[in-house]
Amino acid sequence: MIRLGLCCKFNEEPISFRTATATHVLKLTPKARAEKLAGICQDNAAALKRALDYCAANGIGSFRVNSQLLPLKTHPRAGYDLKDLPGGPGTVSVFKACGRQAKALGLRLTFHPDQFVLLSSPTASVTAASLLELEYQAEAAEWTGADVINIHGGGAYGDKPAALGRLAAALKRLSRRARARLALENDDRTYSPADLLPFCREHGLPFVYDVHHHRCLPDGLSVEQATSQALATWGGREPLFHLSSPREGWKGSDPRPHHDYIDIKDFPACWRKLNITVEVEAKAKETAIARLRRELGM
DNA sequence: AGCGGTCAAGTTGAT
DNA sequence: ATCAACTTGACCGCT
Repeated sequence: MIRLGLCCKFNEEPISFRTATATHVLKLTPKARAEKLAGICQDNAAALKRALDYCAANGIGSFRVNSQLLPLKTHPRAGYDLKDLPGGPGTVSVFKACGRQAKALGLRLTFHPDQFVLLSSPTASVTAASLLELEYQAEAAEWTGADVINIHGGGAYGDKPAALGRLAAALKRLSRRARARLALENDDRTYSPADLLPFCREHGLPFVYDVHHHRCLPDGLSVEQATSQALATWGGREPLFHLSSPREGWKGSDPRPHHDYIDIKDFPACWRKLNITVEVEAKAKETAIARLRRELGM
């Protein structure tokens, strides 16, 4: 029973999430700024509801929520609390309704904070900003019933064990609701599955296995070995994996950029019979998932 | 409506 | 030194 996951946005279906730039909103009067942000948050809550309906109707079992759901939420100067914005409490109610709706539809929701969220950084201000961002996403995850907040290991800074030590220390600063949702994913530059699996086992964190990243940054583990070890980190929970195909093929100059679609040959044979969520990182979004479903015979 | 410049944030490695 | 890549190009002011 494989659950396919859509990441953040749509290709053809007219459902979109809005955002805002700090430069712009900081030029507005406080009132105009609050109204602008309130309107975006409200629209995004409505878009999330429509996204869930679409997924449920089209055989998509999971949806990754964009980090800009509440744009600029943790910005040092433009940041805000949704409940303080005009209509904010109503928008919170819509997010909570999304959570009930997802549960009723059997949909899984996830979050994936962006590249600036780093718990291994030697720079205290970077860690502090990252913790703040994780707490924001944890609150939104609680509203919407998302069970995963997935981040990468971050940089190595020339000393990977030391960086992982800082990550371990930062974990202790997370709230219960953020810590309970946190997961770590291998990346295509620095942290391989072999780097993160022991850390995840030691700290009781689930490991999000990205097979495309693993193929870009091999570590001696086979796909089968990494899969098996990743599964074991999820306890009784449904494991979360990532899949994509290289834009210009595996023989291209850079295999990292993602293709519009998934080449079925990139789907690991050993995943076929598993009870897992596979987030599909393909530029063609729901169109790519529709094609993949057909090719998997789903 | 369409276009070009711009956008909060970190780190890495290719050029 | 610059730049693209990273889960996602979208926003904004101008014409």
